[in-house]
Amino acid sequence: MGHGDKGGRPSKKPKFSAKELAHVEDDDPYYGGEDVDDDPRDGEGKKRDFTKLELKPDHANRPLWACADGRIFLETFSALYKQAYDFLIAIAEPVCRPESMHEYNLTPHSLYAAVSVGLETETIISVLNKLSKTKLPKEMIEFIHGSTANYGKVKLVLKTLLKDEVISRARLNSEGSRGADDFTISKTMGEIGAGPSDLLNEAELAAAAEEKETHAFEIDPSQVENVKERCLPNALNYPMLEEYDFRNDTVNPDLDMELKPQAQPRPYQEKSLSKMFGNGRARSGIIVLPCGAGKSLVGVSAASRIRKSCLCLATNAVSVDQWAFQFKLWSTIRDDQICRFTSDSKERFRGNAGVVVTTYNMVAFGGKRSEESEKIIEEIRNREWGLLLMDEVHVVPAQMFRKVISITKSHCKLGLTATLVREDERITDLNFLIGPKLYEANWLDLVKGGFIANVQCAEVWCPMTKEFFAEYLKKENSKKKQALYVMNPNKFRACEFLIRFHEQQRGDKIIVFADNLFALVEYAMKLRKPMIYGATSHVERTKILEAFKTSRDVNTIFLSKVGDNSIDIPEANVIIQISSHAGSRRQEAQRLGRILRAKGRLQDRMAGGKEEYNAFFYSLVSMDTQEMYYSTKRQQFLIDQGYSFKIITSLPPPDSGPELNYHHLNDQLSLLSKVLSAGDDAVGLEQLEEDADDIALHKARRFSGSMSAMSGANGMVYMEYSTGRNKFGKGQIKGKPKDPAKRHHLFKKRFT
DNA sequence: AAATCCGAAA
DNA sequence: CGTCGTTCGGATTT
Repeated sequence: MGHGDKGGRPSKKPKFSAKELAHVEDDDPYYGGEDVDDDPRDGEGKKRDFTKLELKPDHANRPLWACADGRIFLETFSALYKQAYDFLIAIAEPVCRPESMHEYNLTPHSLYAAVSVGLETETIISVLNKLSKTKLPKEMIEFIHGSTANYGKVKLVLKTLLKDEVISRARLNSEGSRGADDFTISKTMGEIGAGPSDLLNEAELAAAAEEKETHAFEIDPSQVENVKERCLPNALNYPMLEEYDFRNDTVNPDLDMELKPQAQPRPYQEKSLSKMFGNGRARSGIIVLPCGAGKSLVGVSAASRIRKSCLCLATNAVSVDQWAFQFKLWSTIRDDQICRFTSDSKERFRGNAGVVVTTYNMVAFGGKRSEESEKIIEEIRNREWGLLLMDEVHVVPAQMFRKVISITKSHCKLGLTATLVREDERITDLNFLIGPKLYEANWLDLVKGGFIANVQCAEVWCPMTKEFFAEYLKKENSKKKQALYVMNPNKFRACEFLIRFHEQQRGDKIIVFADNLFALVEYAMKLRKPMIYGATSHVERTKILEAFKTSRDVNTIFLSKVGDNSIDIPEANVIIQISSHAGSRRQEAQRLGRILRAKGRLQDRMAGGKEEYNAFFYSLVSMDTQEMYYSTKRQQFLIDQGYSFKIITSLPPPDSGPELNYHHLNDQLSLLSKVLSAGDDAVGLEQLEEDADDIALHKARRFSGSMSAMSGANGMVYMEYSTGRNKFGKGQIKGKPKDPAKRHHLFKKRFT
């Protein structure tokens, strides 16, 4: 690559055919050529010919393919996989990580993250080169140089920072104080002399460089955000590295707490922490771990290492309780050192250091507060927090986020999330609001390690009944259309079948998700299952969840969007989606996360050598409707994590008859008219009470047909797919970083 | 006093 | 653009 360009026949159709790759075995599955010729990234008609690539003699032992355009492919079966993965995740952005071949992308941001965890330019290049099957393309080397050259260079930062308008305006006129005591020092680099406008002279610069000391000029706190943004790779390209030298912080009182001995972080948790504390100081940044993989232990560990006051933010009150619980579970923190701050629990800690757990809302809340509330929030504003621990950073609206960050003063910020959807605009914001991504675990590796459940994902295609489809085609109103395809009787029957199968044949615990409230209520009432949605009171929720967790008679619950976050249900291991929010990949991933918590002991589950699915994720879609399109979109995130979806086209089995609801046309028609007239009649929500479960159970017991079908061949049609080209990381749906026009200038150069 | 309900807001 | 879900504080019960 690159080499191929020299002869320059730009009009020629781009080539990325590995069939042409020299020395690659014919049966190599990763380079099956047919769908690789129309790479959208080659819009400018650059020839991408790898034939002249020179493989190193021992290339078989090296796991990487490095391309001139910044893409890197990793063979996961390599003996060096583990090391290579850890390295790549530190320097590059994962694009797609299926079973045997990962794709990564070098970006200015990813390299910024690499530098900020302590990697140096030359190390990056030499390790890459060591792992690569070929000599590194010179374009890539230049790109790495170009991207990292400015990072951490104090004097350059100084001059450029102050020349930049946004930044100079943010400078305060007051004297910048210096030393580790200075709060702003953690947010800024480089020190400035007295006057507001003068730059450091050469001598001072030299001295500063010599000392390797970080100096500070003070920045108007309200402007910190702007300054940081200006410094990012896409603007001035002098990103700041935020670090907190907590051991030498003598101003803020220590918090007397440590991890309990039984709190043993797993390898990937340890790895996350080592990225954060790599050089004895605490770095700000984001750690990405799937749900159920133990994010809270990482958070509590971080707080225990810093041993300063910690402000922990969660999305809602339930989560606040959980965090408080986790702190007490994993650490030696005393009850009087930790407190919750929510609408109905306004605790205060005693002593001069402690942990406060509260919600984003509570901190960012703009309206009138109660007197008590006002006092506490004032304390939160005034205190210097050693650690700002932010849970579920991805769900927090950007606005609220900014507010929270500017309100609180923290030396170090740690964001935790399960689903960092990369090309989302808000995610880009996180880069400067919190810091670079420090670590991201690979889901499939965690599955293999037995740390999270092994999930079978399936998309169930339900044909529309004739009558419903006719109405569907007639309607213009998309709301009505949605009602029709969600209430499709065949979908209902598929859902009912799956519930029965998993309850009776496997003894599973099932969550049914429905975004659409009408559908939620209809399904739940018809099937006599408890449900939780927005209007369900807090007590009612707890009651239902408790029953679901402990009672052997309550094995299925219906949840609306409330279940996406906030509700913690570790027992569930089956999810059935009957309706969902358009194309939200995040929601899909979030819901899958509900059943990722590994069940049982590792040894038990791995017994017999053959690993088995212990969790199931079904998406029910009505055929030939918009749902088909949406579901594909929604799955993209999980596909990128390496999951594949099975398609099931014959559910319920053709021979299922009246034992499932809506067998008779009359029933279907009355359902249809109910759907059509919906909106005017308020659906009775009340009568679903205790006796409902009894009835459900009674009804269910009568039914125990032959449902061994799930094991495989029983009339069900299975097709495996992992959306073709995406397996090769050549995403059609999210082509963002690949459009040459939108690439970083250092790359763009190479294409023009 | 604690639990529960309610309307407003973002 | 509307829907749904969330949270707050305050009012009303128990």
